[in-house]
Amino acid sequence: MPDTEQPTLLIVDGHSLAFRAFYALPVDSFQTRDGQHTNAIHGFVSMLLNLLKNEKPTHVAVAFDISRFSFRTREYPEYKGTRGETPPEFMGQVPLLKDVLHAMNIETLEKEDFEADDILATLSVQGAEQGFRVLVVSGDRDTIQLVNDNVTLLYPSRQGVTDLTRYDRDKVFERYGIEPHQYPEVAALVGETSDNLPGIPKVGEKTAVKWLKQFGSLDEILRRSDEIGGKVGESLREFQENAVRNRRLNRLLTDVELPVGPADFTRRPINEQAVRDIFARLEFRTLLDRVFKLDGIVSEPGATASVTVDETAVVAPVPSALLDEELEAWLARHIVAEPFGLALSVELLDGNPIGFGLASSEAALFLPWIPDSRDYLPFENWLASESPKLLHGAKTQLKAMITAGLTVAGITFDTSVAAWLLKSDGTAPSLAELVDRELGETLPTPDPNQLVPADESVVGPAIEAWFVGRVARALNDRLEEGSRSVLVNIEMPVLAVLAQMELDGVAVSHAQLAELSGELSARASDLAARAFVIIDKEINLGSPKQIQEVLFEQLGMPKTRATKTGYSTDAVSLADLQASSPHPFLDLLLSHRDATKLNQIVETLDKSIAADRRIHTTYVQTGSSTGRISSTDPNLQNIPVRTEEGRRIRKAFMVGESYETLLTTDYSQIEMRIMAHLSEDEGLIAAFQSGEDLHRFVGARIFGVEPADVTPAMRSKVKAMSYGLAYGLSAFGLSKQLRIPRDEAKQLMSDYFERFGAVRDYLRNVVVQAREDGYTETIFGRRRMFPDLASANRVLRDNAERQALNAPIQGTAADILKIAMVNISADLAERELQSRMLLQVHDELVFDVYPGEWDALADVVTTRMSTAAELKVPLDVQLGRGQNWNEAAH
DNA sequence: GTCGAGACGTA
DNA sequence: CGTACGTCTCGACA
Repeated sequence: MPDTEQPTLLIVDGHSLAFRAFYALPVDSFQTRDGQHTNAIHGFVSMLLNLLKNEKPTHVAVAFDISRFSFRTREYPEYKGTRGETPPEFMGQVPLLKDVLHAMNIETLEKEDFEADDILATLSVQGAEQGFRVLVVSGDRDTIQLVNDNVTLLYPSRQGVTDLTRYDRDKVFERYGIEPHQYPEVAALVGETSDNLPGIPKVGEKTAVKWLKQFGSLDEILRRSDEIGGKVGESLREFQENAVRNRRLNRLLTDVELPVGPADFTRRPINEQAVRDIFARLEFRTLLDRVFKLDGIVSEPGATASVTVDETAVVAPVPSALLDEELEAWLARHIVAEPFGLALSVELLDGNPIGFGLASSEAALFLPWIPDSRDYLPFENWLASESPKLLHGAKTQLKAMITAGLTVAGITFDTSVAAWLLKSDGTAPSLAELVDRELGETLPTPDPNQLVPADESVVGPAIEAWFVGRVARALNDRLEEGSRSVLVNIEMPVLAVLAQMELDGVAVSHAQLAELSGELSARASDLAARAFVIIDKEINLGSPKQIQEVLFEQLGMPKTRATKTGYSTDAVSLADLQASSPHPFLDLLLSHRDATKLNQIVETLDKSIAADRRIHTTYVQTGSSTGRISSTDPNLQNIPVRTEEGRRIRKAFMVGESYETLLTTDYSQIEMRIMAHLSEDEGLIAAFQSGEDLHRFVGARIFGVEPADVTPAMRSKVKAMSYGLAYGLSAFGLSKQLRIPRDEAKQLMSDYFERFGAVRDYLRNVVVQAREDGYTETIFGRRRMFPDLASANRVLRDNAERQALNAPIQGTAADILKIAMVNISADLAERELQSRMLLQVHDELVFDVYPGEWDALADVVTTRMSTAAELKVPLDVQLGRGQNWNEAAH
């Protein structure tokens, strides 16, 4: 331990750290009711509190820039000239941050014509002279030059501001291979784009360091530049003025005249009322607790009794490692003490468990995992029991445990899924984000630069589990009844089903894909060659920019729809062009796109076939804002089906070895059925109850003819209209899609609503209700928030309205299929069938059917899917059977 | 290397 | 000026 008698001076570059915090934290998540953004302030204060707690400085100050102009910009006007406009959301956060610091009685400094870094440089020199241990916190690399035996730089990592890397002399040397004071010379040679200081072209960090070691200093390098050969040598001689200028500008001033010095920055107790006021204004609740708690620590013992907080509640327990009877006793004791559940965190290495962390509210355990060891039987029994378990990102860990041969049950809470349900904007927050947001603390993370493995008591699965448990309890308190029911009855059960589906995978024929790929790439190059002949040059057909050049300049074709960067060359635009000004190049281009796109899909799939000859996708349970599941690596939910060519890809998805056949099943028109249910429209309900083809039935009503007399043209118009409804389609959009006049589209819509008025009423009401509540709900209680419904921005608001209108429909459909999956899976287990669920594509499921189980599986699937929800219309389920996915489609 | 745009596959 | 996704390529930027 360092000499505790030595005073510690902490000096922070306020502007650069606030800016880092701004980019590290999502703007939208930190906003007060009156619209003030606070993410930079929150991140900065959180970082500062960590520093105060961990470093226990005796003296603290924060320096700010006054403006972006300084003596450096006078000397070199282009300095920092590449920096864009300050984001509007950042505006106003710095003054508020200063208010926070003043309320906390922390000194702030700024000086006209100087940058904050110069103030830091000056203070660090004064501090070191006066016997302080100095900690400089800055996001500007130039401050590396300040490091010496008494001065340490804390530099934020790429990700955020909570994770600071310590740069002392050794660390600088390890990272750059030079002494800290030499860093500006390296920077001068390399240049600094973010400051708009170009360096010597062709010279990077490696070269600069090499030269510096060889010649000793920048001056020497420049003086003896003729000794350096090759292109770099030439470059150096040509651009040496850059290096000279850069060195002049990146030297930090250590003699700025300041009215105060290190001794004036003594830590003082916070101004309690001022802190309460400003934090209330910023709506920081958890940070307020942290400030008070910290102040209790910093102040004299007993001196601030009024603000003491129960310290024991947030001090991480020291993990212990137990075996056999001791482990059993620990589990028994804590299972009883924690009816909500024990938190579990599985440490993985290449997808295999290597250790487990286990935690209650106040104790944590670490179990290093050795396969086939019998030391942890009580733990294994607990895993296999229904005793509730809390995890973050359970599916990955569950898969690893199953793969390792463990039986796992009772996963009742996943903090990632729960947090997603609460915000539901299509992204699941990381554990670190949740710890910050829900607890106002910082999840300890191992320093990736550290050579010695981190201490188990500080980081690792045990501590992680302890945080998971606390986050789980915090999130659980925030779940209202509907969301909790979705979590408990839908999401947690389906999580386990998805894990097994991923592990099982689907059989895919490499031979078929390889053959298809060969054909497609041959066709693509043939098409490309022919296209090049026509336009008399070779271009990259995959480059929209080069296509535009050919179409609109070389061939002088009429301009298409405008895009941000020019004119559209998408399939619709090209088809329009072909109609108005036919040209053989257009067809070739479209066919070439077709072939390359298909080939690209084929190759990606082929590459993802695993050693077991199956493709194992990953279902992202938290991947959408409506409740749907998404699929990645590879995405198996967008395998082509519409074209004959595309269906050849589906033919490569085959029944698994030792299985009899594939079974596919899907809901027909589930979204329209949900709309009928929700709107209670009598006409639509009658349509579904009649058993008649939906679009034919609806078309008959709208056009006033018998169902048998509905022409294909009428039917397709009605179909587009019906589907468009659930998406918030406008008359304009309808006319564009159907290529009919606006008036006709308008007429079609009003005829439609004339007959199915309750649908319009329902859709209107969804939006009205959502505006009132701020959210929409599925029939199972899944919520989606819509802050933009109140936006003053027309585009944002209109988008939000269409999303709000669609969310209950798409979301309910997602709920229904998930429920069906859970019930089917339970039935398969109960009836001890060996058939298995493989794929989910939003309204479709695909199974491997075990020999002899077709009838049983068909029964389970049909029953469970058609009864997954009780609607006012029947849920129609279709089945298909075949040796491959295409054949099994119906 | 990373990122946005454009394009396109699915329900 | 129709919802929900994921992936690829290009080309600009670092």
